[in-house]
Amino acid sequence: MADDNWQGLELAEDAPQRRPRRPLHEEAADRLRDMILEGELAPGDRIVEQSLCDRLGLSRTPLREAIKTLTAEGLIILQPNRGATVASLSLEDIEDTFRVIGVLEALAGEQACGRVQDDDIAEIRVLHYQMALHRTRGERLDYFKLNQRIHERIVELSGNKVLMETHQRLGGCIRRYRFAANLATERWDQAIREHEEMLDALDARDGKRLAEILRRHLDNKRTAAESATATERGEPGG
Amino acid sequence: MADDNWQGLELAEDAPQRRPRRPLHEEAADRLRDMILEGELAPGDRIVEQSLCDRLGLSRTPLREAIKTLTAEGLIILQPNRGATVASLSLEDIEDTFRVIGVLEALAGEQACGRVQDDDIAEIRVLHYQMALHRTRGERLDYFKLNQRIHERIVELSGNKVLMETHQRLGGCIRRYRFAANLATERWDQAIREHEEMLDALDARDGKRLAEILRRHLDNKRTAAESATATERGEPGG
DNA sequence: TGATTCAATTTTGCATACAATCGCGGGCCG
DNA sequence: CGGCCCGCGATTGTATGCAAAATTGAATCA
Repeated sequence: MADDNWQGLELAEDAPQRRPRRPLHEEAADRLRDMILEGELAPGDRIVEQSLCDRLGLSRTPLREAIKTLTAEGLIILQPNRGATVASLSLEDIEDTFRVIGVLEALAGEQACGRVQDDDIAEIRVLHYQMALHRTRGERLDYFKLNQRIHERIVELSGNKVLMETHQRLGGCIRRYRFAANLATERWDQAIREHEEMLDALDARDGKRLAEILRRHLDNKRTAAESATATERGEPGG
Repeated sequence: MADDNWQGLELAEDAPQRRPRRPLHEEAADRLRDMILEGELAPGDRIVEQSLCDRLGLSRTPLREAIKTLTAEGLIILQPNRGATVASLSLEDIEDTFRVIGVLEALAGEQACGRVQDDDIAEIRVLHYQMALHRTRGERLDYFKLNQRIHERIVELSGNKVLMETHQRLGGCIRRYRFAANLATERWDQAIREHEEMLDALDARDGKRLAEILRRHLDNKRTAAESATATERGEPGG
């Protein structure tokens, strides 16, 4: 019907990446994940299978499989016979998640120090100064995205695949709150200073120090996120 | 009519778990998880949907949903149009996982120190001495199970739900290798000493020290597991 | 007015049917 | 003898139908 993105040229052997055709349940899982991460589906929203099927243009079978995937990832809560809802984190959940991500990134920094090449560091440095530029221009979203990329890059540099997966999974669950942590402008300067410390430690290949900085950094981010979301949730103190 | 207890009356409070009926896809996921964890399905084994359906006595729809769940948990690898196989971890994967679990348990110990009650510690102490008893008797499986329970208990005592979930998930993936770590009998004594150190740190509510002990403990376990699985995989050097 | 019952509707759970794809083995041609 | 093509069985992917359970809402009774 509306979506004719059927990549249906019969002879097109290998497109950019060879995918004879992507299963609908994977496509649906990605789409659903995006919808949740981008806020198109808000925490607590009910997910009615049939209506979502209509929106996505598929049948219930692959959608239900996608829902199982997202449920295992923690983005959806599934109650037997009563449907699915977008997971909604309590303040405690957010706090817990930040703490776990904190030690994960600390481990990442530690492992990364034993493997980074100079050009890896140079690459991060470029990202850092781009981020700093966005800060001076007050471009919040760009700043946020580069911030995320720097953290992701450090985790990648650890070379620890399990760490990467776990980090990405938990990061997705609190994506919006990480963003909230950057709402307060005065937080930006502190964050940039901390990032510069991180670069120093990386340069020196000082794993222990980098680990400590990262964990402290995440701890500060957690605090910032909590005060930001507290006001968002209607708390008086700000 | 077998109208057992059709819930619909406010007969006081429901039992701890009220379940009019458990969905088959959940049941299947649990069953499959057990089969993998217990080795009934070995790493690398192909999972053919129809034959498993016959074994479990259900249709493909709920089984496929269960497979999606286990895939997201990392216990199954799913290749589009080519079926599912039980995940098989490389030595590097195992190493990576142990490192992540190490920092997770370290965090758990740290958080636990701020919350434990004396009777919690007493409970762990009981488990510890039961474990020590199994050691003197050479009862490997019982020793292993109590060992696991002690670690789980510490993670629970952290009160961090995200930490608990993540820990359990990763723990499942390398369950067999943790067991392998205990194959060498000389490792037992070292492990017991480390556990006693942990009890001391808990008594003193010394979070930093407990964290360090736990991480070192896991690091030793990783080393032991690696040499054990190396021989199992046919390596010459032990 | 307010609580309760019960039927109609909606929604979820599962099985089955059908389509698409893969893997393999035989036949064909060089 | 070796490589390629094709078709057939096995297996995965998706759609649909039906039954079970929950939700809704209106009618009933205290």
